[in-house]
Amino acid sequence: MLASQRQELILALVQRHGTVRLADLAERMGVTAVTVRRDVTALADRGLVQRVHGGITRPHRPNRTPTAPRPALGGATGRTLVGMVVPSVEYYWPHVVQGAQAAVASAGSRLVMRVSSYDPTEDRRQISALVDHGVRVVLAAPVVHGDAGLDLLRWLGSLPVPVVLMERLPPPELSTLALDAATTAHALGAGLGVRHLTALGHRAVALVTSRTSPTSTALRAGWAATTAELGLPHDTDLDIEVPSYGTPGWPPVYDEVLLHCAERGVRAMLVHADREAIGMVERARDLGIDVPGRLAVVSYDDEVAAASDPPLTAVRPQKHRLGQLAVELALGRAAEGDRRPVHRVQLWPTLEVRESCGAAAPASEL
Amino acid sequence: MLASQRQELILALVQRHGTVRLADLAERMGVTAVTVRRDVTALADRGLVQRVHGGITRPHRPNRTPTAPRPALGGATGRTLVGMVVPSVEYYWPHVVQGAQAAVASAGSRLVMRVSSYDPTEDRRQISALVDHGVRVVLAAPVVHGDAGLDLLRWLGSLPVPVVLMERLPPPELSTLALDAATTAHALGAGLGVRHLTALGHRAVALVTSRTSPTSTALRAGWAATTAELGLPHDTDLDIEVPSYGTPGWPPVYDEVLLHCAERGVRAMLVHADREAIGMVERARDLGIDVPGRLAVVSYDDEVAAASDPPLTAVRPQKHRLGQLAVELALGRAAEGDRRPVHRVQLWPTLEVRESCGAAAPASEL
DNA sequence: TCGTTTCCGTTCGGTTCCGCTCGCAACGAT
DNA sequence: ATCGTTGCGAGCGGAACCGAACGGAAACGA
Repeated sequence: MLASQRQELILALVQRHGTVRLADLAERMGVTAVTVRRDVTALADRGLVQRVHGGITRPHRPNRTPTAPRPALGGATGRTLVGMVVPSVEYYWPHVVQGAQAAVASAGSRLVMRVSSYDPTEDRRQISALVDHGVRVVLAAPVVHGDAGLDLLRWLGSLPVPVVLMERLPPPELSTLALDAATTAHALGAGLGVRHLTALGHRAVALVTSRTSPTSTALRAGWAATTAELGLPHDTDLDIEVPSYGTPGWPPVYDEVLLHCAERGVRAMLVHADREAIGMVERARDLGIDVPGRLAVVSYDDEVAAASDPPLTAVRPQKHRLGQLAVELALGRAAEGDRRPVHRVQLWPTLEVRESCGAAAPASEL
Repeated sequence: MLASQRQELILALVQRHGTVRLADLAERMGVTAVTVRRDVTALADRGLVQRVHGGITRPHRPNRTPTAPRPALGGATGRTLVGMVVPSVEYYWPHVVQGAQAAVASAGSRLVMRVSSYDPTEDRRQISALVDHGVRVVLAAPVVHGDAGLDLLRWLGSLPVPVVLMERLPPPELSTLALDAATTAHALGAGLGVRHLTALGHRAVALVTSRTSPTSTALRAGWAATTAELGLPHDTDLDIEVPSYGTPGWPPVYDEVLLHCAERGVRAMLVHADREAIGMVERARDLGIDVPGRLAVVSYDDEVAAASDPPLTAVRPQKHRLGQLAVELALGRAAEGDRRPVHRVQLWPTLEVRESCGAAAPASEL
């Protein structure tokens, strides 16, 4: 008996009886329970059945309210403890946390933050700890790729408290997972940088990334799309990966990138993360390449870009707002429960024009 | 008997009789009182029933304040005149307008609505009229396709007042046009309908559309994607276009569709717009095709679907909320200006299960 | 022929569910 | 006031259930 046959049969049975026990299915089909569970997981992922303890039911039953709408306590919504799990507090996320903190505070409540580390197991551990700790809603930026990511997302969808994703979306395999999400349009942000440089006359823009994060992937996609649209070269040797600023042996690698670009006549680059952009400018100065005179640099991040010399033009993801927004989504969900439709919000980054591209006169900012 | 089944039954009984004794439940379901108590506790925690000594009752109604009136943004939003241009007031848009109206009113302001007619020239005329009239923000659902649409969008982007798009997004050629937008995930909604029918055992789902609107296009895409994912047939003769209900000569066309599906063994369809779905059911009855017995119908729209006979299961775009949301986006933009990043919000439709698919058998569970 | 992938079963540790039992509180009758 | 009845909550132990990890078998391609 093939897997697809079994699943077909399971569908037929659950449709017919409304609810089926896994043990019965296992016996009837002559396979073990774990196999049935696997089949059921596959069906549940596609939204065709709904799992319950010990069996399955048809989806979209009236009973489909795992997330609690606020009970009798009525007006006393003031004390909604908000949990938050971010993958790092060294990069990117601090501003998101601050935004969330501000929003939670202004709602008269309290935020409990935990740090994971781009690890699905750790994500899960921290989130369960928060739930045990009594938080009423969870903001999370978990790992979503790979099998472990899928499992984690499934688990998030089955938690008794609402979950809001930050800077993450379920992959296509789980496209119907009903979680709210707040994301930044990173790909579009890369496009902003490329367009800005193009508008300044550059006919080629290199992309330099240093981290293998979801953000870098999005930036690559945006860079490729925009360069293609604008008719700029986008061969693979303009999509450059470098070690992080400060890792052993970084300067010669950066130098090589600079020389490579100079050879190719590329005088503009978009660099992911401020530190790497600053490192690039630093090496350029040592090599006698004037910024912005002979090389225009746009940083993607804008945490410390303004403090560089020269101040770096940067694409700025709206991290603070993203945190705020995530809290608003979460509190809205907590207040309304499943009556509220799924919200997916995307924020655009902004372009902060400074001096590293020769676009703004230094005094133009008054 | 599974726990979830018991809880569902308890809900049904308390709904039906208003009040139930725990001892009766225990006896009826063949479990001990302590188990019933635990089930009841779970339901009460979710606010679905209310405990009383010796039994349970329906939850208190007076606690009917789910939609928390949102405190006005910033502060000085008091007198912001909001302009709104919708392409029609006969179909779809009235609910959006009502939602916007409610939101504007609760912000202590006033809404000025105009109707265009899927015509870019008219769109522009109405919007300029509103701007001249002194509105501070504009909500619009303009034509966005074709050269005229592009021009119109460019013009909207250059207006001195903020513009929020409703159910529209700039096409890829203008993907960087910095307008806020609130849209419905129609493609996903079509997927919800298809998945529901598939979960009920149907191995083929036809799509019937009647309007050449952006919505129909999205539905087609969602239908194609979901059928492909689920391994259902998605040849072009299951993607059917019909004239609107009531246009001259509609009945024979609908009949033909019904016969075609019957021949192909297709016994489930997703129909765009309630009126057409109702027309389809009407013709099916005349042809002796029982709904839901021999044909399952899901409507996409849910304006009057509940009033049909039998009541139609429908996918429900959250129009009212979309209107609210558009106003919130607009007021936020008006209050903050360009400091505010572009917001792109997507709302998911919900699935309202009724009787036209044979899924809901409310009384069958006794 | 040798990986590689896919599918399925086994094992194991942890969780959930459920009934039993006990002590406490509320009510009503004597 | 006392006692029996009924309902309720808490704790305990057994059973069922679940997920994760490991390993074997078959299918597939080079």
